[in-house]
Amino acid sequence: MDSPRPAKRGRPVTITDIAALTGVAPSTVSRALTRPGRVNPATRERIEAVARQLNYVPNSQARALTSGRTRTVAVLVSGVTNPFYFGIIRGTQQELKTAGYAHLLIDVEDSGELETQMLHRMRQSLDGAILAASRLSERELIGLAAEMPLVTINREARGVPSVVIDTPAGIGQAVEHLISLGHRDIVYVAGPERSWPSEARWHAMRATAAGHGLQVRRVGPFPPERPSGSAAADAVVNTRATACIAFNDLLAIGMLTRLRDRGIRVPDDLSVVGCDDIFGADFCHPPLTTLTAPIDQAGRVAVAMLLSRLAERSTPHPPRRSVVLPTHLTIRESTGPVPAGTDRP
Amino acid sequence: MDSPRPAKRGRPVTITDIAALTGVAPSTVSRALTRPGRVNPATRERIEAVARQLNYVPNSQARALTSGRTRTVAVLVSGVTNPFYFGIIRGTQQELKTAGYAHLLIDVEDSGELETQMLHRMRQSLDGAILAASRLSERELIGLAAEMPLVTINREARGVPSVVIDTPAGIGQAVEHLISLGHRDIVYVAGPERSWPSEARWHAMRATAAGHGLQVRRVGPFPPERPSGSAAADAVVNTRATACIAFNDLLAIGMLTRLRDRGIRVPDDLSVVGCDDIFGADFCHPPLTTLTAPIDQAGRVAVAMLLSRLAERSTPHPPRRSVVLPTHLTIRESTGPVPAGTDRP
DNA sequence: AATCTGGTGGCAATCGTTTGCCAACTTTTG
DNA sequence: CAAAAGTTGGCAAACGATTGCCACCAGATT
Repeated sequence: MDSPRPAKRGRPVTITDIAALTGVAPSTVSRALTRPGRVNPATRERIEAVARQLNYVPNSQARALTSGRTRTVAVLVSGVTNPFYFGIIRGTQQELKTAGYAHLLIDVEDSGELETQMLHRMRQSLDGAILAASRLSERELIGLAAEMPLVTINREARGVPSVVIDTPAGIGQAVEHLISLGHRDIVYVAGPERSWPSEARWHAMRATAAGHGLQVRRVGPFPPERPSGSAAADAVVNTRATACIAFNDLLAIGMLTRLRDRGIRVPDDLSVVGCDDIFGADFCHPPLTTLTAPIDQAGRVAVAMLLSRLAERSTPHPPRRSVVLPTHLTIRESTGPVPAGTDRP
Repeated sequence: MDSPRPAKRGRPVTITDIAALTGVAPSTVSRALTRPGRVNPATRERIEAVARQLNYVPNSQARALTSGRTRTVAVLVSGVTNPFYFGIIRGTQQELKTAGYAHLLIDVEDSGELETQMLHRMRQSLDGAILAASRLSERELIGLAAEMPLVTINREARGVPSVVIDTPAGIGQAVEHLISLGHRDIVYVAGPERSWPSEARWHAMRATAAGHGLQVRRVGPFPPERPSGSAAADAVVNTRATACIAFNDLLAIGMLTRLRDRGIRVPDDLSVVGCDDIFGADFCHPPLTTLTAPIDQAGRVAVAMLLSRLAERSTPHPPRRSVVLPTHLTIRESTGPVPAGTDRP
C-alpha cells in the first residue's frame, strides 16, 4: 500500500480515483458516500477511509448536473448600503451556513428589472432565493415564484411564502405613544414610492390615528437614505407638526442631523420616531425612539422556510405559507412631550 | 415554423434544443455563443436569433464542468456584524456584478479553521477568493494561495497579492494631531490578539510617538465589538491618559457610550480617535475623530486584482502584487485640547 | 432440491457544455 | 490547373457525479 499524497497540488481527487484505490466501481463509491445503507458497511468503511485519506471533496458542479440541486440560495437585497439589510444578510448567512448551503449575495439596486433578470439568469444555479424588499409587481413576483422556490421578506403576494415584520402593528403603538405625550399633529415621512412596507406603515398610522379621532399627514416620498433626511426634515418642519414617524431609521437619523443644524431641538421642538432599530439608532444624537424589528430573525426564518420547502418537495403537506414577526416600540430620547403652547386644533 | 414557447415552465432550454431548431450541431451552437468568429456570421446570426427567441440561459454547472471556471468568487469576512465589512461587501459586490461574476458570501466568524475548511470545500466551485481580515497564519495563507487564486485585504503574506489600507500611516497623523493638541500621554486600545492590522497600528503609533520623544501605552486586547467598548473605556480611564486611539470605530463608539455613562466628557476629559470611519462614526455623540479608510474601494480593487489575475493566467507578465490605499484623518468632535492642569511628566 | 428474497456491486446512460480533431468545401497561391 | 491554405461545421470524447437496471450470491422458504 503506497501512501497517497493529500492531492494538494494538481488534479483534484474524484470518485474514480477512490474507486481505483479501493478496487470497486465508481458507482459504488458514489453510493457509499451519498446513500449509506445501500452498500455493505464493510465496503463503505474502506471507501470512506480512502476518501478521507485522499482528502476527497465532491465536485458540486458535477453533482448539480445530475441531481439538479446546487445547495446554493441567493439572497437579493436592494442596496447593500442600507444597514437594514446587514441584518438580513447576517440572518440568512447564519442559517444557510449551518444547513450547509452556499449564500449568493445579489444587490439589485432597487431595480425590479435587474431583479428578474438576475433571478432568471441564475435560475439553474440556485435551489431557491430570498427576496428582501422586492420591487417587483405582484404579477411578476407570482410568475417568478412559479419558476423557482422563493420566500419574500416584507412583501406579500398571493401564494408566495413570506416573512413579514409586523411594523404596522408597532406603528399603532408608536402613534399611541405620541398621543399620550400630547401630540395631535403627527406626520408620516414616506419611503420610496413603490415600497410595499412604506405603504403598509402609512395605512397603519392613518388607521390608528383615525381610531383616536386624529388626522395624520404625509410628506415624501423620500429615498430611504441618510442624505434624504435633510429634505425630509425640512418638509416636516414646514408642516408645523409636533411629531413625526419616519419610514425607517436611516431617514430618521438623516433628519436628526439636519434638525440639529437648523437649531430645532429633538424632542423639545419635534419628536421623531424611526423604524427598524438599525445599527446606530441607539447611539445617534439623541438616541432614536424606534420600532425594534427582529431583522436577523426574519432572515433566519425566511431561510428555514425555504429549506423546509425544498426538503418537502414531494411530501404532501405543504409548509407554512407565511410568518409574521412582531415588533416592539423602543423608547429612547427622540420623543418627548408636546411643546408647550402648541395650538390644539 | 412553429412559435417556440419561451420555456417558462418545464425543462430548461439547452444548446441541443437550439441546434435542432437551427439545423446545426450542438457543438456549433456552443461555438457560436462562446467563440464568436469561429463560425460563419450568417449561421451565428441564426443561432443567436433562436437562442434569444427561446430565452436560452446557459447552464453554468455544465459549463464549469468542462471549462473548470465557475465565474464565482467567494468573499470571506469574519463577522457580518462588523460594519467594516459592509464596505467590503459592497465594494466587492459592485465590482463582481459588473464583471458578471457571482458573489459568494462566507462568514468565517473569526475562526481560521472555518476559513481553511470552507475554502478547501469550495475550492472547485470557485474561481478565486477575497480574504478580508484573515486569521490564518502566514504558512496556511501561502499554502491556500497555492491552491487557488487569492487576494487578501488588510493582510500581507509573502507572494500573496493583497490590498492593504494604510491605516498605520494615518495613525502617524492622528498621533501628531493629538500631540499638537497638547496630549503627552496617549494610549492604544488594542484589537484582537492575532489581528494583523491591530499590530500594525500599534507599531505605527509607537514609532511616531517615539519620533516625538514620547512613550505610548497599550490596553487590551479587546474583541472589536461595541460591548467591549465598556471594558476598554474603563481600562483607558484607569491609565489616566488624556487621549486614546482605538483599534477601530466600533470599539471607539462603544467607549463613547460608557464614558458618557461614567460622566467622563469627550473630548474635555479624554480625547478619542477611532479607525475606519464606519457608518455611524459621523453621527455618534460626539461625532468621532477617525482615520477615514477607503473601505469600498479596497473591496473593488481586491476584486479587480483577482479578476485580472484570472484573465492573465497564461500571460507572461504577472499582475501587480500588492496595493496600498491611503487613509486620511477626519477630525470631528471627539478630540480636543488636553485638559488644563494635566501633569507634564 | 427448487425457488424466492434481499443484499451488494457493476455497467452504462445521463446531465449540458466544451473542445480536439477531422472532413468538406472554398479561396488563394504558385 | 493543382496544391496549399483557410473556413466552417460535425463527431465524439471528455468533465465528475448520479441512478436505473441487471447480475450475482447468500440464506430463507416451500
